[in-house]
Amino acid sequence: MWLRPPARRGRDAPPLSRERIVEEAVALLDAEGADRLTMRRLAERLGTGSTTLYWHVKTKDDVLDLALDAIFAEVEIPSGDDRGWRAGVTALIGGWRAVLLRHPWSAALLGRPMLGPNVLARSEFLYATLLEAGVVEPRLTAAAYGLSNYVIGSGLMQATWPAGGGEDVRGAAREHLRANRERYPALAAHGPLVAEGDWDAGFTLGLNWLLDGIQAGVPDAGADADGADGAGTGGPARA
Amino acid sequence: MWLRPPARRGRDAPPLSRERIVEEAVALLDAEGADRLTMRRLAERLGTGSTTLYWHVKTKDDVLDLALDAIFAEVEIPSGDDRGWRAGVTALIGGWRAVLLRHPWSAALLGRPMLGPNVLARSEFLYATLLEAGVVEPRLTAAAYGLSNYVIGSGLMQATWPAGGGEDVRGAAREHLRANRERYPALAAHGPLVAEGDWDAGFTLGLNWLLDGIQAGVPDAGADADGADGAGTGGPARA
DNA sequence: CGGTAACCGGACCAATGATCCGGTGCTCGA
DNA sequence: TCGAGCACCGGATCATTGGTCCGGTTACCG
Repeated sequence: MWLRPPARRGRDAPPLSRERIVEEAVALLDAEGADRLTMRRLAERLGTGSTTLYWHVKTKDDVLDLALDAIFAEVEIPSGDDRGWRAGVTALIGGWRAVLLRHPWSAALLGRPMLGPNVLARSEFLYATLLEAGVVEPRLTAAAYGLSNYVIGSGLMQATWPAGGGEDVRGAAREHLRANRERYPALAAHGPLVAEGDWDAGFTLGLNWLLDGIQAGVPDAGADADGADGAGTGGPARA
Repeated sequence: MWLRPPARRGRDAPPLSRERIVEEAVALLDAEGADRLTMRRLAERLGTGSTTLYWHVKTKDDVLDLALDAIFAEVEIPSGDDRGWRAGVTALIGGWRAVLLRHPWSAALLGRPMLGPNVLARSEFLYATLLEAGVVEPRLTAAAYGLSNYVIGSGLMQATWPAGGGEDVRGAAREHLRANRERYPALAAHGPLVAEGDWDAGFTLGLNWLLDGIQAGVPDAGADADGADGAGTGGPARA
């Protein structure tokens, strides 16, 4: 998708269409979920014929790619000099996560290469911030990937579980676990389904473990940043 | 899927079918990818009519659920007394990741609740091991989720990127980044596409950050386990 | 030996992604 | 002013897919 040249436009300003399609696609996805998005339904919502969409967009996958990238525009990129790299990264990752949870359908689409401008801009910020913080190469990629993987996995997991109607599937699953509690004693007793809520707290905890690890690899930032950057935003998670 | 009772069988041993379907589905998925799996093609490979499949399986989603769970049987559950909890967790997560990479199509299916016996058994081991290590509740869920999220995200990311034909998409993406290198300087210079390979090393690094964080929260294990459990398997990642 | 229940599959249906090809209206140059 | 060209639209249509109907066929049990 992002690798093809944009559909050749006329001579002047585009007559406002691709944007509307994507916008409406996101609305439809938000309202009814991923499997209810069909080109016909989308066209109907736009008050047009389904075939017309194919003039602005090559395939349905394009729509999905565009929609997926579009929602990441909601993630605010922290201004550079906020309160240190750790605060910046925390804010970015937090916003990323919020978007994933606000648009649960996105979880199912994460399995495609994300090369849209919004995603790239946020990745760029992540890399740049880490670089500026003094994270160097063996650890730089690990840090950037670790953080991305962590949010993505987290969003996927959380969007998956309450998904599919929320309480009914969740309840059935809980019941299923309870029924087999001899086979899965630890899960049944402490599993994610019994320990309700606090996904956010758990997420923050794990995020700080990662950040601690990243920070520990930066020699000069290890000592002072621990108080300057970290503590202010919920730094190292020593209990 | 996992919540419904198993399709009522005859009086004695099942005439060997559901297993074969799942087995063949995995083979087909491995060979041709997720989008090439249709009920007709699967039936053809099994030398039967497509309709027959629906006697053994309720919907195609069932096949996917079953296939997804089936591959996790390949993840060996470490024997309890290996070399401490950290080694056990590392081994489990490593195996988990290996499976995700060995069956790249699984990445796209992770967005569905995984309640199959194989997945549950491995989750059970994870919880049990952490419990036994002394991780307690605020941190227990965070640890289990953090680790799971991390592997899943990692598998998703890595399976996504080389996916779709491997080098061609990858090359085009690299080209695309290079073309816009003014907009994404850090990405273009240090991004994942230029810093080739070493996904494994990066993964291990991040995993150890998480493990360090988990370990730091366990008071008694913090001092001695650092040498006993951690060092042996590549413990804390202070550079 | 007859019937009952497990199992199979051809014909069929509705929905979907995508294309063909004939329109329509706006703009720009002469 | 006008007509030609091009961006844009959409009805009809195709192939494919997931899934069902319903009539067969086998094999085991009484």
